[in-house]
Amino acid sequence: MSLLPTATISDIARHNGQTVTLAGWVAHKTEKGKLVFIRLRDGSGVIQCVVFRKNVSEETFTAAQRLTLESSCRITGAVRADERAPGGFELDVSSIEIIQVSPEYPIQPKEHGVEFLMEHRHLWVRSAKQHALLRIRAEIIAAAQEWLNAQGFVRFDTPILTPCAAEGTTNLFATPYFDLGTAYLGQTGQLYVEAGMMSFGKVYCFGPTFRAEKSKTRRHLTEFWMIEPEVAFALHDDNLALQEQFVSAIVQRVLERRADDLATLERDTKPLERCIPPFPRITYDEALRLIAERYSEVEGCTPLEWGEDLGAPHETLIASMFDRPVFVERFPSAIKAFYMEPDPDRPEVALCADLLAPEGYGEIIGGSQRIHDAALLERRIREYGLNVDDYRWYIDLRRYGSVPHSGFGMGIERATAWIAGTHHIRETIPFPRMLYRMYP
RNA sequence: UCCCCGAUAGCUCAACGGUAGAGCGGCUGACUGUUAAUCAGUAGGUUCCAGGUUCGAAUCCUGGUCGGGGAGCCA
Repeated sequence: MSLLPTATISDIARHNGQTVTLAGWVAHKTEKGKLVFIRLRDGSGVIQCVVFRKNVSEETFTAAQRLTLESSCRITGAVRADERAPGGFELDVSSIEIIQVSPEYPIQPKEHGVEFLMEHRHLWVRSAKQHALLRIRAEIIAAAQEWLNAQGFVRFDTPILTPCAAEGTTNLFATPYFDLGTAYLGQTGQLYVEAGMMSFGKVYCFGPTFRAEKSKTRRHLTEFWMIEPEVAFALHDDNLALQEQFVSAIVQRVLERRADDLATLERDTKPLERCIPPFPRITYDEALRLIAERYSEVEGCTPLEWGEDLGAPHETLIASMFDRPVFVERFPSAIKAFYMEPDPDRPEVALCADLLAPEGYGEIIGGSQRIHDAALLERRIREYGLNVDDYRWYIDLRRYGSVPHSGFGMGIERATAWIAGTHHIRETIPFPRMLYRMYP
């Protein structure tokens, strides 16, 4: 005995004319006298099932009437092409097996407030738009990993519990760790992935990262997923070239494979279709000049002194000047992480770049060439007020066959928000962790 | 942490200091082509909490709680 369906809705066309059993949940129901329409959702798609009183047993018709929104059931019937049906096919029902009748389902097909939806996130993920969004997230993750694998990268998993701050300054989540004191939830796998790079040449890590920053915006989560490639012998320009190929490959794959989901989300795909290398590159200095000329175009945007970091309004302004993602490179070293390689021609700036997504979605990638000289690295650690002993192993990497190398980190949720065209990052992960929400 | 906004039926909201309401959803009934059906009927309230002003507070004031939008920081 099996409860498994004999067909899935996504490839129902192959079963045209056949009798199949589907298994899923009631996404919508309309009764019209001796006729019941059930939209059944099985995870792969939705199909309308039609129950005619005269064509079925009394038990089956009663079962159809008893079904409520989100009730689970198995429905057997004949697949029939029908122009009146959304999707082109519908099921002429012959029998219904109820698994469970759902009591009044909280989420209705109408407007709901943010608080209510977040409180019901465990149910909200069933809704059509959330379903499409999370499927696009899964596609982005698969595309990113498979593209890197095909390029010869090796996945190199890095620890989540770490003994010290990778980048020192930002706030970390702390937790007691037996007799060894305090452990911190990792904010990046980068330092560890550099060790992997020296073993495999091309590696990446992928996993959740944690930032205990009290950020309360549509672009921030306290727990988010990041994919971080690292390449031996790669210089700054190689790094940018890798990033634009990587991002473009992901976008093109989502366009190819998730067109239906993008349509469900009413995403305008034209800006995505333009996302082809080369991406424009401007330096931090050029960015400051552009901001000085045009800051009045964005509310809250002000001119910057050299040495100040770009804020959200500045990123929005810069991104609005280009029709595809744009690199802003060579920031002042003082406002960037300690491990970034100085520009040999201008030591006060770092060989780093942020990739800003178009349409105001902000920074999706941060990356740099890393310092490969042990003495310089140690000096920088001291300058940043960090404890050199904590970084012995990291400095050690520069003592045994050190090579110039580069890498970057892409935030999965921000990339998903941009590609899917979602206003708020909280919808791009199944269960967002935010400053004021940890439930469900 | 700072600035701004909000909290009334299960949900989305209305009620200008004077009897708390609508739509949707639920329930009951009608309907053989519905797409968030339509029509009729019906149930449903500690107006976030505490205090204050007032003859009278959902409404005004004070404090708190919870939430939303934004900033800084970052991906």
